[in-house]
Amino acid sequence: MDEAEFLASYDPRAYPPVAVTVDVVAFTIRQDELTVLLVRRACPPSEGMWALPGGFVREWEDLATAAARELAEETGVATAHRRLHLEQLGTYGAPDRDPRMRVVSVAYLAFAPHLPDPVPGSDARVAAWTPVHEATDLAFDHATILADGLERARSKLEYTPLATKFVDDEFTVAELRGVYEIVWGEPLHAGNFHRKVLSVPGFVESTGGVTERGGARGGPRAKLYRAGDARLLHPALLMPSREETVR
Amino acid sequence: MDEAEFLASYDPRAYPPVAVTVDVVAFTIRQDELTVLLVRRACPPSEGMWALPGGFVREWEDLATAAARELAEETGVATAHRRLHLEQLGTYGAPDRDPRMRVVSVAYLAFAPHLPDPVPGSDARVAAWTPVHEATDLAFDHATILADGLERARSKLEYTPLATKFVDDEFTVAELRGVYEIVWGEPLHAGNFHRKVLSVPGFVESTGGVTERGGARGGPRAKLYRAGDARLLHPALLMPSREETVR
DNA sequence: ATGGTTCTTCTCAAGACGAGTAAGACTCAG
DNA sequence: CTGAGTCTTACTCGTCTTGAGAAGAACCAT
Repeated sequence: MDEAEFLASYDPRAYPPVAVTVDVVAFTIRQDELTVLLVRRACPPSEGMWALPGGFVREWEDLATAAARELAEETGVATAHRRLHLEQLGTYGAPDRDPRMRVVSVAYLAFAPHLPDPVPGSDARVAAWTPVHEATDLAFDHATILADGLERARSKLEYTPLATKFVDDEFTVAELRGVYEIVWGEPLHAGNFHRKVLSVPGFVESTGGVTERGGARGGPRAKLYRAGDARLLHPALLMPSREETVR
Repeated sequence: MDEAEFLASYDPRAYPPVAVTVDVVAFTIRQDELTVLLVRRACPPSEGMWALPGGFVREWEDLATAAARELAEETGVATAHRRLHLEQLGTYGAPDRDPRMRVVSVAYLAFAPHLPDPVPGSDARVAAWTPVHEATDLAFDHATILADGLERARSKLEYTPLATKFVDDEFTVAELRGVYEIVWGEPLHAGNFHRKVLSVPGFVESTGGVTERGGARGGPRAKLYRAGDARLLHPALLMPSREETVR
């Protein structure tokens, strides 16, 4: 290491400028479809293309705070939304991912039950919940980020109680099964799912109540449950198609 | 959003300076202990404290490349080391994590079998492999990063063939079991481990050969295996103590 | 040779899983 | 009001996975 490098590592300001942004992959379930929040870019580059909501991290701001703020700006969801789950997904920093300059983007993953329609952008951007399978041709490397987020979500359903973040405070086993079926994209055996969910310690706990009415197309009233205190599911609920993904 | 903010988001250069660094949590097994590479800081802040190796990302450099470079600078390991595994761990960007300025650090996790002793720093830093349980009082938030890295490593052993990255090209089931025992910190049932490893499709494949000699303290020659082509272990090998961590 | 150690394969009981069946509760169309 | 269809919940059954233990054979050190 020569003198210049030593000084540079001593004083960060000597290094070339890098911008740090957050991008949010926000999932919610609407009309039995997994949807992701997208915004239409109002300015170059990639003007007019759909992209993940995101923006620059402010000087005093924690990364997770910045992600929550960006989400709130698009959806109007209070940053302290009761059932909002927010976790870091990964960081994307290929040197050429933004043509303007070096931009390193920290991606966050957000889940919540029926988030509201996006508020008409006070920042002049159009935002919309889009079914994930229709979310193609995104700006920058956002398609990659979305794919990584989807894969993360799928996996986390297997061994964490994440699915309870997609439903209301009180829910039925069938509603929970619906979340798994929608995110995994395949039907599940109702009886076996029921048995497993109730057998995993701490996944759900009974409220004692039942639904007001039966299902929309018939069937008895279902028992109601709350999320339990488990942070990991043991044994896990594995995707039926897991074996095909192994290699 | 007012005019100033709009312009700022249009031109990243208008935002306050942020430095982007990479930090590397490099694990290797030496003398039956899980060890992590640490460097002693030669300059303020935290001068004299142990820290994870790391440094600033260069202008043209990909994040993973930067992590590999930092690791190579400390260990002399060629960036294309045959069995080196490198993956992104997470990004740490609390506004006050570095007293000098806003520093966002992308942490990487590295695994490899018996990496060499650190080369005496051409950059005047002292580096050493340190048993993880002795790695306390680290600079900045590096203790948190190390803890996250350890947890990630433990989990990945469960459902990926990561353990094969800690052993040589050809290895015995007992050597593989040693990796699990050292990283998980608990003894495993030899017979059951053997059965499971061989029953997971694509985890290991036989070379047909056996070891030259029996174990150092007796025992027959062991059969040799290579890493298979599985990317996920199905069924997974779960930590015996997993049930206690569930809540 | 002898004893202790280790690899490898079995056995056995307990538990988890996938697939199927069934009783009963309920909604909706007619 | 009635019957058909739907859905929740529970149960069975054969198969696979798991944890614990045991045993045989190969090998080292003394």
